[in-house]
Amino acid sequence: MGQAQAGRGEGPPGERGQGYRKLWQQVTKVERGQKLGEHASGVPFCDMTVEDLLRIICSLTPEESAVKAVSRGLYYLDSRALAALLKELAKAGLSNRASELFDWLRQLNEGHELAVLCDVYTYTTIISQCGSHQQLRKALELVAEMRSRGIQCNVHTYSALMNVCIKANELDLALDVYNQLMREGCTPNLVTYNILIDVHGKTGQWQEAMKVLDALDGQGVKPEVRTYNTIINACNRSGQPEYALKVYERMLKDGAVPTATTYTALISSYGKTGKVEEALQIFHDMVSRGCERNVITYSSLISACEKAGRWELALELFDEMHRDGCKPNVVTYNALIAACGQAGQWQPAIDILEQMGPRGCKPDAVTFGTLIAALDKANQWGKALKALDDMQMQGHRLDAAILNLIMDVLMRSGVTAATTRAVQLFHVAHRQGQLRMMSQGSTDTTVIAFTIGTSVLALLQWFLDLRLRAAKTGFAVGSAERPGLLLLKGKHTRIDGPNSTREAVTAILTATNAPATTAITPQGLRVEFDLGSAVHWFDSPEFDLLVSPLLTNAPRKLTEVILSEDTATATRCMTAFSAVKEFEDSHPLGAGKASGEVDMDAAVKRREGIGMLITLGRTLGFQEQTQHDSIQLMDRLTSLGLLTNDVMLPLVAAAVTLIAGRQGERRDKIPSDEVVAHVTRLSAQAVSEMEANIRTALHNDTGAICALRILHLYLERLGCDFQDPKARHRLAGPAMTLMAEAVFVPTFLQYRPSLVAAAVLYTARRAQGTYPFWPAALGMLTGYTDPLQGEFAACVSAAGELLRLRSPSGHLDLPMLSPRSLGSPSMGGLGSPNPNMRSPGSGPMVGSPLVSSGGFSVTAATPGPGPMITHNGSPNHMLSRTSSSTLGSMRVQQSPVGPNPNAALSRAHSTTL
DNA sequence: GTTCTCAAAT
Repeated sequence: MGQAQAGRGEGPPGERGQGYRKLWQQVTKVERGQKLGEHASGVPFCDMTVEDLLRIICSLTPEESAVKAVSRGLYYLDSRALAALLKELAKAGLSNRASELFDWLRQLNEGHELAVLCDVYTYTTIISQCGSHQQLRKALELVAEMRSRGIQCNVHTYSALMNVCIKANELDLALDVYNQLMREGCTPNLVTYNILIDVHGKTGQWQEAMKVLDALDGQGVKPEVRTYNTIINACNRSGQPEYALKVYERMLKDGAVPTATTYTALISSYGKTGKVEEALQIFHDMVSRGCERNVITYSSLISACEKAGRWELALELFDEMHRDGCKPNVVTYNALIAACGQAGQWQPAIDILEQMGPRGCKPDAVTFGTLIAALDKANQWGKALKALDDMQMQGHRLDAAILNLIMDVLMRSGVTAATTRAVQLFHVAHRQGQLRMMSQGSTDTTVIAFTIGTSVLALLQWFLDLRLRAAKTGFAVGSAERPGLLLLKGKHTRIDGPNSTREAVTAILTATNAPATTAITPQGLRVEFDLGSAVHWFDSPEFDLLVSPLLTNAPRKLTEVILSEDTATATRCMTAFSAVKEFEDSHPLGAGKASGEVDMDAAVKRREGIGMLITLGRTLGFQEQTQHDSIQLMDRLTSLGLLTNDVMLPLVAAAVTLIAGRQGERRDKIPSDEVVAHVTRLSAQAVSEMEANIRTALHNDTGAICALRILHLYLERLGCDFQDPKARHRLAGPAMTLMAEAVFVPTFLQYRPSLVAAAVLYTARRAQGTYPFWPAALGMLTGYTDPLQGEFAACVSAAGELLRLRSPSGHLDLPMLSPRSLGSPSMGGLGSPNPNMRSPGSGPMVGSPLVSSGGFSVTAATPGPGPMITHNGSPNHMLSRTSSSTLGSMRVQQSPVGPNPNAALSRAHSTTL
């Protein structure tokens, strides 16, 4: 212990003499056949340097003991040399060997010769190594051990400990250690101040960091380059890159010479302020001054490109880095992926990740997180799911951040398979406590949900939990209990704004009549539930539908299966939708487009015609889509000015129905002349002639793609399971019903049918509280991305008006999901105030036109035979009809008419009708 | 012959 306090230069003059005493002890231990202090390598221990011992330890296999290999050599070292050895070991990545040796020395008896090696030097070295493994606890215990052994901590020890605190992110503790250092009368040195500056930088206290710099003068300590570098970095971290640049100027004035670190920190400063050109300027300065660029320099530059949206520049710099002889590391790759992702370039981002392995760089959790964020931003839920799988396969744990991202992109897609997977991920995450969703006592539940998708799932789960609890404890009607759900904000809120979660949640609560309110709190969004008035709500059809996504127990599908199925669907729908677009581009309808006002007379007449078409189509057993196609054909005739004669209306209706039927129905559905005559009470001959006239008038361009048909296409894209009554009811029902109403409203004629279908679907989903209201998959398919902007918004507002007309509260009046209504999809609830009073076709609906004309008795707008069920009952058949055969046939029907429809119009007008 | 600074996603 006598040596323990020996500082530099304090030791006895014959310090090296200690070596001879030790040597003498070794001499007495030499046995027969053994040479003095010899190691297996043949080098005697007494001649060995720190480097030799290091080499011996490095060559050990993991099973071999370092203590055994070098303990005899330790007799020739003093504590400083041992400290150097320990340091070298850590440098070589063998800090476990350093610990092994030191732990062995620590447990020796006080009287053991080697026990003196445990002094302030070696303790300090080992403490400093704790940081790299976040072993703060061990570091603190070592300090305690020093105190108990009477080994005085010095400024080095405390500085090292402060740094350990920083690495363990215990910044307040680092300041405590600094205070203790001062209390014990240690004099901080420049290194201590550098660390102190770093602490302030990491707590965001850049002013405090600057104060330290100013205080140095008073202490007579001259700052060195490293000090300035640390301050520049502190300013960067504190979001003050401008001050970083000021410090740089001061540094030059003080005569310090900038190093590569300085320049790199400046590049980071400029990068954070989005000034990529200035960052490049620094970089070029480095080149011209012959200053070495390193990985960090390039990584900072690439990161600067990310902030500025310059993904191509980032890729160029990445190439230049190779030419410069710098090997990228995982941070470089991550920055590059982020730069591409920020610019929406997800394919290059994927390519980069795939290059990493072959180029000898292992992707880490950040890599996958960055890629998934990039894919999330671009709505590429399938690729994101694939990346998530890869991530797990490589042994990375999913944390709350990743889960939030993936659940959000899956939910936002609106695709059934994606929603199912999101729900499954949510359940797993919930069970594993990843989202920290836990009830605090009986009042509040907190959950880490900083994306809308996760928030929605957590909300539904919370509702289910509340219902379960209420069922167990009995309903306290009028209870004043108001449990809360706190949706915690993340460090970074999503791009779509901090209030978007509130908007979505509020819309869902309103739509479903939930007895709950929302409030923004500093921690996040708080939803408050009124338990006292929830009794009926828990039994309502709205509640049932709301929580139904969470209750699916669909089997977990392999990601590849989900993706290949969805890709097939997406491709099919894309082909179909381009046919739709092509059709819409060549067939503008636009009745009433010019004035925006509706000619009442014409509107009444149109209703009359629609009534006939629907009744006739239904009588013939045509699908509802075919009926709507015929309406579109009639509207085209009207817009061409060909439908002026009221008396002709029944005949035109019959002819148009047959034309639509031939295009949209199976051959065996087309009625014979006898049936036509019987059903229409018109001469089949006359109908046939009218059919021919219309064909001529339209120049054989009789194609029709009604909004309802496009709505089917959208639902198909979402993977709506038409065979599952509950899913069909939830996803398709309200929109189909609203569409059946919309077809009567002339306002919609001024919009493309694909836009009408979009607006109707959005409005119905919103009114029903089905998140997402406008699925991303449909945004991708149609190019209609924002229901709150432009023409889409105008059309949505018209659909909203229609909805309010039917139900002034703005709610969808959903029917109960009784077994009867499940069996009969025609009971779609919109607009039927009391669904139990009405059976399909039994009578007129409120507000629907009841017209009697031309021998037809017309009841319009009652949803016809189940819109989603085809006559042959096979949904697969229906799907293939929707996109390939029906729409395909539309393209076949493409107009032979030239680009000027007006010419055709005038000719047609003079010749027919 | 002990102590310290530079880059990245949610």
